[in-house]
Amino acid sequence: MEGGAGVGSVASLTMDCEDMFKEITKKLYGEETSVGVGVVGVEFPAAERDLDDDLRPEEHITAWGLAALMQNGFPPPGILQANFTPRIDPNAEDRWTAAEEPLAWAHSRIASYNPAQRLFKCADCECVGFLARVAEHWLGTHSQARAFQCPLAGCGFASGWARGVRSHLARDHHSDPAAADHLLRDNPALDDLTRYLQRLKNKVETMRNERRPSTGSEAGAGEAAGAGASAVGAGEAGKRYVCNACPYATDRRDLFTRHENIHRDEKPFHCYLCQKQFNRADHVKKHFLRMHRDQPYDLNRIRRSNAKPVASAATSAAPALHYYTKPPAEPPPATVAVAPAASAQPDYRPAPAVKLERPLLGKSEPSAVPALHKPAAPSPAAASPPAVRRKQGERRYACCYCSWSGVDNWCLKRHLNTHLKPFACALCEYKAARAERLATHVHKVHNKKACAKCPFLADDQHQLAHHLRDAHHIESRNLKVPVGMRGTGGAGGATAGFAASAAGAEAGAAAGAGAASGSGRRRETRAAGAARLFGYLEASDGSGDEYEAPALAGEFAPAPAPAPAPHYTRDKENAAPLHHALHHDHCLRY
DNA sequence: CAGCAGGGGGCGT
DNA sequence: CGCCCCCTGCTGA
Repeated sequence: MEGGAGVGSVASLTMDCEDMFKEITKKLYGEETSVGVGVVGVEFPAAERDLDDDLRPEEHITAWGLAALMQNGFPPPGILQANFTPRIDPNAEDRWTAAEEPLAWAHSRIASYNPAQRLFKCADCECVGFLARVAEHWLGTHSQARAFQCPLAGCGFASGWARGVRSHLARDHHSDPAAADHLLRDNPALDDLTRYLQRLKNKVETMRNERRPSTGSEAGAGEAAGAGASAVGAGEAGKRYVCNACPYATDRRDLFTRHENIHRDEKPFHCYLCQKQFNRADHVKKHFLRMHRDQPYDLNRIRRSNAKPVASAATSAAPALHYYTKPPAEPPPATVAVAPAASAQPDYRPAPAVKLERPLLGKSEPSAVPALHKPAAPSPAAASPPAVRRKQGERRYACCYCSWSGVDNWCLKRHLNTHLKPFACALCEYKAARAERLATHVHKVHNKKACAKCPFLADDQHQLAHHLRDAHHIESRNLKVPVGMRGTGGAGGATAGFAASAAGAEAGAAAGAGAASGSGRRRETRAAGAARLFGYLEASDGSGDEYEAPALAGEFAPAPAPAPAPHYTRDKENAAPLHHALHHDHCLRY
């Protein structure tokens, strides 16, 4: 349970979400959760905290954070936001609306929805949160249904919480709790609650949009704008289709459909040689041409025989939460039977050691022909189908400072940093080619903790955590701050000295955002995605790879090498992209 | 520091 | 649907 996320405390978000997704994949196939991570945004009453048990606080966080992630496969809608703090449209009415009719089998309206905050509030208590969390909360706290049952034959254990079953499996059966992973994901009662709340949300949003046909304040709708393909004009910057699970938005339905598939568990395609699974056919081809290029590629063999077809454009319009993939069903009985664990397990078998199969070829095919350095005339490799091998040792991207050349533009960007050293220490003359090295420098030489997102230097981890929370709305699992103190701009006084600095940085970021180019937007979108949610807080330990690149297009773009601006240091090594685009077009491609 | 594979988005057909 | 491009994490030198 979520003692760590209970009233008066806030669980933290510190896990790199890329890792999280990998962890999810692992956990879904049977590993035990071992990483404590919390998901904030919902405050739960003491009743929930009394649920199972003897978990330690960090395990509560796991139970509430990772359990939701692991058991669902993905975080609840809205969680995957760069800025997790719910956005409130100042122009919107701040009103909670409940459904007209109660959910029949539950005899409750479950929750009301606030379109301004894009949050739900439990109908039976004051809990507020995103849809999935409130649905889980209500089912576990206020429903009489013990919707989650132990999957083991003959065991009558049931709980209103999936994590209760997980705990039961581990405690009473000494079984792998991952066997219950499917419970939350495939639970009909929870599905029904979710659909019910989703309908309410859609209705409220639709009504709101009808009243306010062009608000101009649709940014951030990615977390909540309807289900699946929300075509109500609530997209990011007016995009027509907005993902419910991440900030993605697009005007093209086919792109949206394709995007939706990344939030699904199934990977309908596979490499028929190594059995590795993919969610896109073109990825199979790319994989094939990288790994098995000496074998004939057969498009007709890449679709897994037992795979469900990927969502088509025709089906994607139906409201669908990304991790509640079951089709609408009859309202479930109060007690819901659960399927055996095995039935929910994908028939995935880990691919054999792919790398061992790899032909001993040198630098490979022109997998990526970056735009930055496209030659005036396409190279033979670029003009050829990807299957055409480039000559061994062929160089493509050359450094303008040395004789180095690399296989792709990204290598060039990284290499250029070794010359430009764009990560400058604000306290001395030190410059580093990589963010993590600067972080290590700052930590060891100046005994400071550097913020990954702005120039702020904290005296210690706690201060950094305060800063991240107050200035960047990023919660640290090392910082448990009473909710009431949030947003005060200087919790505990620890932040008072640097609030201005952080604010300035944010202002700079905001100013830079307007200049973001297309690629900048893409980077921003990616950065604003799940990974950013979890990735920063351990950064100050000097392990720089935990840093996520800030949306650096405008705000943190390093100055040209001779006079680097106070670039705010801790970008990853990809501080170079825009910089390079602006200043190094003379780096030619062979 | 760099090579590489994988994954995701945009775009053209 | 396929291609191109970008980005990230992993890994080894």
